[in-house]
Amino acid sequence: MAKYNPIETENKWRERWKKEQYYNVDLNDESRPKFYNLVMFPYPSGDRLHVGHWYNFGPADSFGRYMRMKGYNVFEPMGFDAFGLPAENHAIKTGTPPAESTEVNTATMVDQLKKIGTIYDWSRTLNTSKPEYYRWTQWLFLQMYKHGIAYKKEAAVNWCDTCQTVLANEQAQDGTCERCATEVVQKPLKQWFWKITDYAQRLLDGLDDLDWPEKTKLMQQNWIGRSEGADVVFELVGTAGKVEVFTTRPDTLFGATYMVLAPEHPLVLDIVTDGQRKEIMAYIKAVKKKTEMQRTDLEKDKTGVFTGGYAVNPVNGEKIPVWIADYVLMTYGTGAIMAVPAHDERDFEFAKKFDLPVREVVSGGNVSETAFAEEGTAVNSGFLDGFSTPDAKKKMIKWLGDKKLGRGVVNFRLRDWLISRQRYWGAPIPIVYDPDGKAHPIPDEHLPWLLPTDTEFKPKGTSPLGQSKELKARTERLFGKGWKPEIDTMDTFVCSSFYYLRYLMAGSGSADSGAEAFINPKIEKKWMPVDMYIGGPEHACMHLIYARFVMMALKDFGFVSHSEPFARLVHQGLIKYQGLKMSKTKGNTVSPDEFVSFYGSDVFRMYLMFMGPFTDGGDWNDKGITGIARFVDRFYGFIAGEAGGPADLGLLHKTIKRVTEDIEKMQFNTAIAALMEFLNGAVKTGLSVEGKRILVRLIAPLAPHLAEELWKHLGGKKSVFNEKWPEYDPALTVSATVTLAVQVNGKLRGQVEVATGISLEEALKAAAEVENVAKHLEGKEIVKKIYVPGKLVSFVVK
RNA sequence: GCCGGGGUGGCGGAAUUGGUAGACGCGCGGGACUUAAAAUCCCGUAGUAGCAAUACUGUGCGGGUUCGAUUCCCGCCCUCGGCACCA
Repeated sequence: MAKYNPIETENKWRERWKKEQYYNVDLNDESRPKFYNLVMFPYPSGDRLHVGHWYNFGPADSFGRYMRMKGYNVFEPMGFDAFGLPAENHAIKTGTPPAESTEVNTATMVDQLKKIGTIYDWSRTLNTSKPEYYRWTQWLFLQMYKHGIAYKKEAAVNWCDTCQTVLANEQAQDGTCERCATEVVQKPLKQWFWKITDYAQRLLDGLDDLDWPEKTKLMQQNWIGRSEGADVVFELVGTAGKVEVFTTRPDTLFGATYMVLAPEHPLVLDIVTDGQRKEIMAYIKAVKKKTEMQRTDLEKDKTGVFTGGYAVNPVNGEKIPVWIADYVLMTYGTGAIMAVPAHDERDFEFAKKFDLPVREVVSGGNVSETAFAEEGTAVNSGFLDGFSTPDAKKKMIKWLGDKKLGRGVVNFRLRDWLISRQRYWGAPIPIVYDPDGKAHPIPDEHLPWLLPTDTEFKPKGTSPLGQSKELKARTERLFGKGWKPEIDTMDTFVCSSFYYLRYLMAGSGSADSGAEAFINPKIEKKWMPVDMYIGGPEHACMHLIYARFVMMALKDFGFVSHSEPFARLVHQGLIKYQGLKMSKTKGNTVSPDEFVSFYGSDVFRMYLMFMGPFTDGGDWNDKGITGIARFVDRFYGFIAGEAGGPADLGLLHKTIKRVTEDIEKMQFNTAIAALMEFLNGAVKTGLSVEGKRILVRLIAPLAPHLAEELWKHLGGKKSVFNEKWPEYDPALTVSATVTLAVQVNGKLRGQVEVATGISLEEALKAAAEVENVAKHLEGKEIVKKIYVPGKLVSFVVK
């Protein structure tokens, strides 16, 4: 029997694919429907490609190859999300400029990626850290600025006083600096934001039509966090000030017995009395050290301080005390709440702790014991008494509106996108400041606004770009004496929010090469949205919302024709090692290289697919890889061996059906199992050449090199990926007989084989005649008979 | 803590508009081939009892609905992802 040599064979086919530019795509091809098959681009870290990358890219490519055989013009690009923190940290440690290390890392990664044997169109690759890419990141910023979406406001950053630098959340875990263990404080800085909140409702509505996992849609819905309620104005006693609060329960306004402001609320300093000032200031200082998660922990003891000031409840004129507490956040609602301890759990707990009054205004619970947050009937509420909660809400909102004391509003949990980063390795924000400090956009003609290279990477109290003499000189030369450059760079999520559009313009020499325009409208209209987008579930709420927002904004600005970037989304599962996420810092990455050079990339790819459902991931181990290696050997030996034998068309067509449906659902594990089952049978009976030609096409997306070799062996002149995917005949997938299970009182008592279309009476009769069933029916009264066609018969007896 | 997943043999997993739990593979046990080993091939493999037919138990734990629950409902436990500056 012929022996398969995977290494030699795979190299041969990869060479040929490359030489014949087999996977370079003509975006203007009108002969076939398009299919944009996209996988989230990787960050080029210093690690070599690990098993997790393969787990992601292999199956994604198999899907692309399948769609190609289904007759689509498949565009499958690959690029690099190259700006970011790790390269900068590496630079601080070693002094190597990020541009250099990134160059080396991407080159290594490209080499390794090519070994997977994918259909990537390398003529259209991109790298977000290159000026020819980030000029469009900057262009996007300018568009956002021009349309009033980019604005500047103060926001807190993690600050380490010892290192004189801003820290990422990751570097500031447990409230201390990762490098020097200094306590991290929140420091306010003026930073750029994008008004994603303008799109909150559209981001919510757009989810309906997307073929995305339901759990991802749910997470986005919760992240956007729409809630209906009212803003209510409270007058402050003894000052001219007013406080606006947001509440989802305006019907409980009569039960508001105190008010709580976020410690950062600007009015706190106005209303604090001299007697309380010291305590308030100490509390504000302490809160600066807490993370939002610590502040909103429902289990922790509530803390807070009385300001000494009072507000007036607009609905009954009552004077209520104003407190501050860290569980009220400045970033949600108005940064102030009316507290209704009888009907909100957090307020209840707070009131109990600080001995504040609890007044029931919705009946249905027992508010002396616990808060009653559900709906009920209004009581102790003047004109609301007797109304149900929904009606009471409406009535109160009407009342507030009439008196100009409030209004019904929709509030979102979603916050505007902070895009400023006090970092070196990112796209510079294309803004300059005149001598008065006023911001001006940098005109398009000066893009790309280059990232300077004359900086230290070690932080010195400001953003690294602040050290660049060249940047300062450049700014003054172009704009005038005394003008200053913006020295913050952009969040890397900005770079990744539009890259799917730039792949359509990347590449050199082609008509649509991307130097002149952001996007070619004709190409965009044809190729967007991305048909299949594959990436990790960890991106459910950030990248995947940012990209949708940017696409919607670009549509509003008139640059694109679609408002959603990704029509279908699938998350691959996470591959762990020894129970942990693979990462270089943990030292638990597993390299695919030794497996690939021993078994070949087809075996490795198939093994990863066979491990379990693509969406599950799992803990890496190599125990089962020999099973796939054996299967590949058997498959090769069988196809390359003698043909002949009776063709069981039923089995063959059932297999085509199973493999097709499983690949459509990205369930590669069961597709492979179906092929194994078929092979196990076929080696015993033999198979015609026609049958073999079908089998080779079925395995082609899963083991591309093997399939090419066998296709050639069977007389194929061109690549197997030019062949049509096999169709099955539904009539042939139906068997003449089925096995029915027979139950008595819900317990399995036997089986019977019957003709497929058998009637109810015949099925019951056949079932009752089964020996062991008859035994269990004997002497009993049958009270119920159930027949599920094709599945089972069930008798209920007394 | 909050939001969203997951938990099935020794192991990876299969089967859900409620209908035969354990497909396929690994491992393990036995056999064939071989001087021998490797490779390959064949048979067996959830647990308990039994020669067997068969019976009982069994899908994280405790309840419930149903003729029938891995699947639906209620309450727990464990675990993973995200929580807005890792990407």
